[in-house]
Amino acid sequence: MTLTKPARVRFAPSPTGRLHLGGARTALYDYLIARQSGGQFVLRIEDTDRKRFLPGAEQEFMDALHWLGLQWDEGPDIGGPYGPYRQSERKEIYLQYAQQLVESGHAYPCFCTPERLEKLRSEQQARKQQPRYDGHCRNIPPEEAAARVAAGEPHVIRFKMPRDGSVTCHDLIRGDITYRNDQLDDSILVKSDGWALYHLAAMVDDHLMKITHVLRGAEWLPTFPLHVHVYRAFGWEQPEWVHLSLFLKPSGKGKMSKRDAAELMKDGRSVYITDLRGLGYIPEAVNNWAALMGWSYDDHTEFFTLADLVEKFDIRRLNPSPAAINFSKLDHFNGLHIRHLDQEDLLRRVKPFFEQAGYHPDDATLRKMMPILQPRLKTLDDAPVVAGFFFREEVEPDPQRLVPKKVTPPQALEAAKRLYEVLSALPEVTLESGEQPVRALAEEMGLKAGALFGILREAVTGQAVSPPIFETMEIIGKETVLKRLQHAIEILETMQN
RNA sequence: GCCCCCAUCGUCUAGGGGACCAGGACGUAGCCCUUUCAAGGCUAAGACCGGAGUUCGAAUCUCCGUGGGGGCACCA
Repeated sequence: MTLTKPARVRFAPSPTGRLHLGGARTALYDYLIARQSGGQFVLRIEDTDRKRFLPGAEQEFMDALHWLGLQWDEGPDIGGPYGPYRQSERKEIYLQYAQQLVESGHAYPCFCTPERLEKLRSEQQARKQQPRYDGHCRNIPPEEAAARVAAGEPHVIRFKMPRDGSVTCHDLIRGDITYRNDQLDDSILVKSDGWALYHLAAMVDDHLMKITHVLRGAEWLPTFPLHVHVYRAFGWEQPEWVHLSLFLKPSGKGKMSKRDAAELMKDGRSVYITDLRGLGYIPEAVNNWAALMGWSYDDHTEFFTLADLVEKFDIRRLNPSPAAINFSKLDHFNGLHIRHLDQEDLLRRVKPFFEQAGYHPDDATLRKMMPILQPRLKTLDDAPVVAGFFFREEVEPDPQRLVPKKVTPPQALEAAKRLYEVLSALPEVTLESGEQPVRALAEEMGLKAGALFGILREAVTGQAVSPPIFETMEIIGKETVLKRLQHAIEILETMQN
């Protein structure tokens, strides 16, 4: 716990895509700060760009956040004292504040056409200059500009950036950053269609919603001075600005593109939260993993539950340098958190993955499987591949593997038959009742125990690797074990000819 | 081209002048355990980008390079 005053933080996604790792980590930190300080976590939808709006995206974001366990206190679905929480429902508010800026001389209407701007930009680029607005409409007398606006002439509202001096902006993890004003642009605040841009809308909302800490990606650093200028123009007190380090692709070369993201999916990995869920990752692991990219607690503690994070997260320990995404570490955390799950909990989570793979698991069997399954799972969707044979009607042993190295087919057949005899003589097959007789059999036949276990494993599971075979047989039951062994014997018999 | 950020093992990081011949984790390799596979335990290899300063002393502070990254929209 590092914050003593209640913090109001907001996660403000744009419904143009899906929640990805970077956003999830920002939301996580937001959540942690709000919870540990007894403040509020606000969800705000930044949907002022009507062209890029994606139907369903808002719901997708909320689903993903819910899955991660990051419940918000105020948002479009539940309302709150500072609503509405959808920017598309706040259009008039932004216009009103834009007008205020025009009247105070901090902004001005610009009548330049997109065509002129495009031409200007390409000329500047040709001259290897920094592309920016040339101030064409900056000095139109206010009365004249107002008249043109009143006459309905198409226009945007631009911020009137000071031409000299500099701004020093304070970032919580980087300290002061100074920008020269003459390097800054007269950015557009309101588009010609009347919709405010981020530079205005987000500042107005953060102020109106009494946000105390703005956490956002480091890609906002270049426009940081603009935002500080906007705050100053309004005479508002600034929030604490926190620019989170960027996530780089696993190679460390650049940030993730849509294309890279699609490419990742081929390896069973993804930066999209709802994909991670489908891939068998659990939210505990995703949160733990994401929390540690850009933040650390000390020099050795790495396992954290959400509750641990609420308690231990310290905004002052954020790291400014970019981090390459490391999926093998996610696998590690996933295994770790799966092993920490209560067995009933694991059962509930793993069941859908069996069903999805086409099995019809019953809870009683599942429950018996948990102890042997739990330490073997990296992801939940590993479950049907390592343990699907529990629910298969029949298992198809591989004839080659039924005959281990240094064992002849006739020996293997003999072994299978004797195994059948030994096991059928048992009241039931368990580790306690079965292991010694089987080992004795191996010795009697002059086979290595491992070879005999191998034959048994292949016959019963149809796999070369499986959970320990006696525990497995105990769960499957003597009857099924014998049936499968009989099937293996038949396969071995046909091999003899 | 311009502006901004960053810089410790392959990766995520601890380190905020002497406690560092730099600690942890993932991954990799080996060993132990072992009926296979995991899990678990142990061990190993592996880093302070370079150069100047400041200082008795620098991974830690300053500057300059270099490298990497981000941004330069009527997107967010």
